[in-house]
Amino acid sequence: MELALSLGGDTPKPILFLEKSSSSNPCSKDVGFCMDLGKCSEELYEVGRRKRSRNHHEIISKGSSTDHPSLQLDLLPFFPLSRNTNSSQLCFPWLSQNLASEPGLTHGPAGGKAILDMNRRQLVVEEAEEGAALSSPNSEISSFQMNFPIYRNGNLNGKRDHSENYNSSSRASDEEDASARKKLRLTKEQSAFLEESFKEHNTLNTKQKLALAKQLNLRPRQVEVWFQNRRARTKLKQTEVDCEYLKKCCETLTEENKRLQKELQELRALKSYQPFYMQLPATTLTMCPSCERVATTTTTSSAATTTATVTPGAAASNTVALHNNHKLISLMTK
DNA sequence: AGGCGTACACATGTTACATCA
DNA sequence: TATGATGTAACATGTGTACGC
Repeated sequence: MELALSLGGDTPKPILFLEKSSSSNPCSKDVGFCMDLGKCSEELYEVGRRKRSRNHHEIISKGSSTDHPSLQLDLLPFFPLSRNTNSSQLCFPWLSQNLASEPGLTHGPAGGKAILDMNRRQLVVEEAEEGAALSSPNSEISSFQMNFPIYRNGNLNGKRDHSENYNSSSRASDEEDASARKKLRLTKEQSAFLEESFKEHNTLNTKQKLALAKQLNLRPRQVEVWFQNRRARTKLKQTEVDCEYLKKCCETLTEENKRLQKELQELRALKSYQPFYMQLPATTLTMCPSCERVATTTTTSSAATTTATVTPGAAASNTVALHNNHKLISLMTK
């Protein structure tokens, strides 16, 4: 693993672990490691920020540096996200059937028993509320829908649908009576569809939300909540992976530090046994002028030759590199 | 142009419920 | 059957941004 490091100085630079694969480092087998203390990469913030507008919604990328967190870790490849894809382009086997069934009527997955779809009814109300100003969702999207029945414990989920004027905003619980917090379980098909949709775009604008809700016979608020929770789960998993990776890196560096300390001790011991330092090659021990540590450099059998070939510039750069190494080890072992 | 209020979307943390071992 | 663990839907709260006035 190659380590490029910038410590301090006038122009802070990112810390980069560049190589994705290395035979020597166990913690860099499959992942690239990018640790950016400044502006983070566009790839991590693939989401982009939705520019909120009552009349239109568009995706913009994060621009200002204030939008970036101070620390970014990018360890795993994110799935490619298309910002312009439309959920209507998703192709699922179950979409090829029953796309034009009656609104409000749907069939159970197993039995084929017709049941009243309360969610569908709710959606109509919400659409009417949310959006006169909002033109009807993309006709291509709204031209079909998935008539998923909403079950809870095998029963029709109608508990929450008492609120015909259910507010789809985040502060929507006013109309909900306290006892109404019943959880419905999304069907596998609904979950799969939402997952696919999430892969396409992990945030939703209003149109997409409404279209998805319509297709899945869910309330827009449910779709919104699902995406929120899904993003949270993704982030949590990513954080766990990051922690694991950093732990391994820390262990590796600690081991390396131990090894170097041991080597240093041995060299010091060797030096004490050989008080006639003139006998030692000039480049064997180098004192770091900044932190006053001693470390080894290249040694050859001929001290005189080595001394003669070291140019002042090379010596200076070696010293700087040595000092940076010391700083890094100190940082890692703190 | 800048301040203020409002609406909205999102992140984050929590709660409550369903499911399963 | 009871129970604890787990997953997740739903909720609460705070923040940032766009927009209209």
